[in-house]
Amino acid sequence: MNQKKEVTIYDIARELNYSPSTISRALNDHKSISKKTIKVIKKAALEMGYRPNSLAASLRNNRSNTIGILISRINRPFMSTLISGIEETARKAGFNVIISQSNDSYENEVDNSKVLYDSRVGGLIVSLAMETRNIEHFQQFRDQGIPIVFVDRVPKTFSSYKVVIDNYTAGYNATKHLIDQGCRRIAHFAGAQRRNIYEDRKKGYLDALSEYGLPIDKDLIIHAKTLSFEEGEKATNKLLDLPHPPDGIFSANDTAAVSAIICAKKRGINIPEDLAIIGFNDDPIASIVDPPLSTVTHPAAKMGKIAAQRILEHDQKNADNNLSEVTVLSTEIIVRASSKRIK
Amino acid sequence: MNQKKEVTIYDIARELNYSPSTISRALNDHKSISKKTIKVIKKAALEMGYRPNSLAASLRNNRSNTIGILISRINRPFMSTLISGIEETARKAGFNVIISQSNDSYENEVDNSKVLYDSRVGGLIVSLAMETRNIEHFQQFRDQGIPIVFVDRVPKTFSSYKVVIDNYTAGYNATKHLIDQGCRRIAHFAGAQRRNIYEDRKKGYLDALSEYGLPIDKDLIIHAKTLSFEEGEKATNKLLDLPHPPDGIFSANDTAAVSAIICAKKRGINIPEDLAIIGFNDDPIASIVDPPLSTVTHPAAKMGKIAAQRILEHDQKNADNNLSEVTVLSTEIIVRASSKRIK
DNA sequence: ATAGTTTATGCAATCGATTCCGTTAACTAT
DNA sequence: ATAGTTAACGGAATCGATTGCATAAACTAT
Repeated sequence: MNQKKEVTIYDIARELNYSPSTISRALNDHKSISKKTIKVIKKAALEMGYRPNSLAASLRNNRSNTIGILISRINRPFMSTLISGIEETARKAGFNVIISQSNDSYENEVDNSKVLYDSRVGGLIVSLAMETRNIEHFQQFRDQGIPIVFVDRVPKTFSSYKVVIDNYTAGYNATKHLIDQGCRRIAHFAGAQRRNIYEDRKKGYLDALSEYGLPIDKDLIIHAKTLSFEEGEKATNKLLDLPHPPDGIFSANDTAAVSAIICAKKRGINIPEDLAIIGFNDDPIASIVDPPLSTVTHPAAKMGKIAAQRILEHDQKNADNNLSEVTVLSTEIIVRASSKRIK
Repeated sequence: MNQKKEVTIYDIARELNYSPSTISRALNDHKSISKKTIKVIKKAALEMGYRPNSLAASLRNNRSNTIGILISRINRPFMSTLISGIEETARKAGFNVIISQSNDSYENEVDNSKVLYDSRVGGLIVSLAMETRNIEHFQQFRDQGIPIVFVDRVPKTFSSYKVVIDNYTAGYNATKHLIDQGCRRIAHFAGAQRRNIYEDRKKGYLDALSEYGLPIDKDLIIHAKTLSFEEGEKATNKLLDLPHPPDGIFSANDTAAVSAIICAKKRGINIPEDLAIIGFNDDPIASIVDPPLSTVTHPAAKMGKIAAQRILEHDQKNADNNLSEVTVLSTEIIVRASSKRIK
C-alpha cells in the first residue's frame, strides 16, 4: 500500500478551522470570501499539496470541462491539425479534449457518441463519418443542452453550430483556374456524394464547366469512396486510357491528386503541359511532390479554434440562445507548378 | 427549460421496486444477482433510456476509465498515428482518451500533467517535450499508483513502463547502408541531444563511421533544434558550400531529409549519385518526394497500441507489479531511390 | 440608537454510482 | 428436523466539490 492519501478541501478545512464551503469558495475566488482568507487558504492548499478533483466538481455540476471530438480518422493532416486547433483553444480555457475516431463507420460513430455522452462532455465537435446517413444519435446531446459543433463534414438537416468552408465556390474556382490555364477537358475526382463537402465541390466543378461553355462528360467524373492513393492511381490510369484523355484534373483531395501526378509522370505525361492538376486541402505532400501540386487551402487550425470557441462561448451564454450559428471560412487557391501553364 | 431529466439507477429502482444497489449490480452483471432479475433490470434500463454517469462511477472508484496523452504536437504524422493506435486500443476496452500537447515546452508539459492528474486519469502516456530536463512532475502519478508509459522520447532516470525503438541500431544501420552504397563522407542532421532518440541515433552514426574506418568530421554533423524543413534547407546549403561537401546524409527525421533532397536538386546535385540521403520515420512525404526518400520505419501505430495495452493490463494486475517493463520495437530500413546507388 | 444593509462564513443537501455489511429465505446435509 | 450454506437482495455510507439558504458580525444611514 504505497498510495499516498489525497488532500481534499475537507483536510484543508480541518487544518484551518474553516468550513469546506469556505475552502471551495476561496479556491474559486468567490466574491463573498475576503481577500485575506483567500490568500491564507490558497497558501495552505499549495503547501498541503491539494489537487482539485475534477470528477467531483463535474458530477456536482453535471457537466465536465471537457470537449468531445468525434471524427473519422486522427492521422490525416487535416484532422490532426483540426484537433490541434481545438486542443490549444480548449486548454487555455481549462477544458480537456477527448478524441474518438469512427474510421468512417456509422456504427462506431454512434457508439462513440454514446460513450462521450456518458462521460458528460460539456460540448461535442463532430465531423461526420463517410457512411453516416442518420443523425439521430446527436439528439441526446441537444436534449441535455449540450452544444454540438459540426465541422467540415456537416449534416444538412440538423440545426446546430457549424463551421465550414464554401466548398461550392472553392470547387468552382479550382475548376475555373484550370479553364483559365487553357484546359478544355477537365476531369474530376469526386468523393462520396453523401457528404456535403464532396457534393458541393462537384457542383462547383459542374457549374464552372457550364458557365464557360464546356461540355460535361460523365467519363471524366470519377467517383471514389475514399480518394485514397490507390484509388487516385486507378482513376488516373482509367482517364489516360480514354480515347480522348483529359487535359486537366480537379481532385477533391490532395492524396488522389498527388497519386495522379506520380502516375501520369510514370506514363510519360508532361505536367502541367499535357495535364494540369489541382487538388484540395494543401496537405504537406502537396508542396513536396514534383511538380508541386496546386491546391485549395483548408483552414484546419482555424476551424478547430472557432469550433472550440463556440463551445466555450455557449458555456457563458444562455443555453437556448443561437444554437445554429453557421461560420463559413474562406479558402484560397494556391497555384503551384502542377497547373501553371501560363507563365 | 428544455433539458429532459436524466434517468438514474434510482429511477429504475423506484420503477421496479428494487434497491439502487441491486440495479447497480445488475447492470454490471454482478454474480449475486439472479439472471432473471438482471434481464428484467436491463430491459427496463433500456426502455427508460438510462445512460450511466461515468463521472459518478469514476468519483466513487477514484479512477476514471481515461488515458491521458501528453505529447509535443498532434499534427505530425508520427504523433497522430501514435494517438490513433492508442485511441483504437483504449476504446475497445471502454476507455476514453484525453490529449494534450506541450508544443515542446517544459512549462506546458508540467501544466498539462497537472490537469490530467486532476482529471484522475487512469493512466498516462507520455512522449517528452524537447525542452524537458526535469521529470518530477510525473512523481505525483506514481504516488497514486497511476501507471505511466513513456513512448519514443523517454527519460533515462525515471523507472516506468517504456515503449521505444532501438535508435542506436537504427542509426547505425542507416549509416551503414550509406557506407554500403559507397558513401565515404557522410553527414548527419542531428536533433536535440537531450532526447534519447536523437542522442542514440547519433551514437549509432558515429559508431558506424568508426567501425568502417571513416573519419568523423565535425563539420558534417549539424545539430538542429527541431529538424524543420527550413533548418534542413539551411543545413544542406551549409554542407554543400563546404570545400569538401559530403556524399551522403543521414537525417534524424524525414522532414529535414526531404528538404535536403529538394534543396540539393535545386543546386543541380544528382541524388543519389552525388549525394545519397536517408531519413527517419517513413512519413508520407518520404514516398512522395522525387526521388523517393530512403528512411527508417517507426512503428507508430504499434507503439500506441502497446502503450495503451500496458495501461489496460496494469488495471488488471496488482499495482505494485512490474512497473518498469521496457518494450523495444524493431525498425527496418526502407531503401528507396534517394540512396540506391548500387543497382 | 435602531433598523437596514453588507460582509464573511457555516450547514447540509446534492450529484449518481458503488460496495461493505448485513438480512431473509430457500436450500443442503446429516 | 436442525444446523449450516448459499442465493438474492437491501441499507446506508462514501467519493469530493458545490451552492442555496441561513446566520452572525460589522457597518451605514437616519
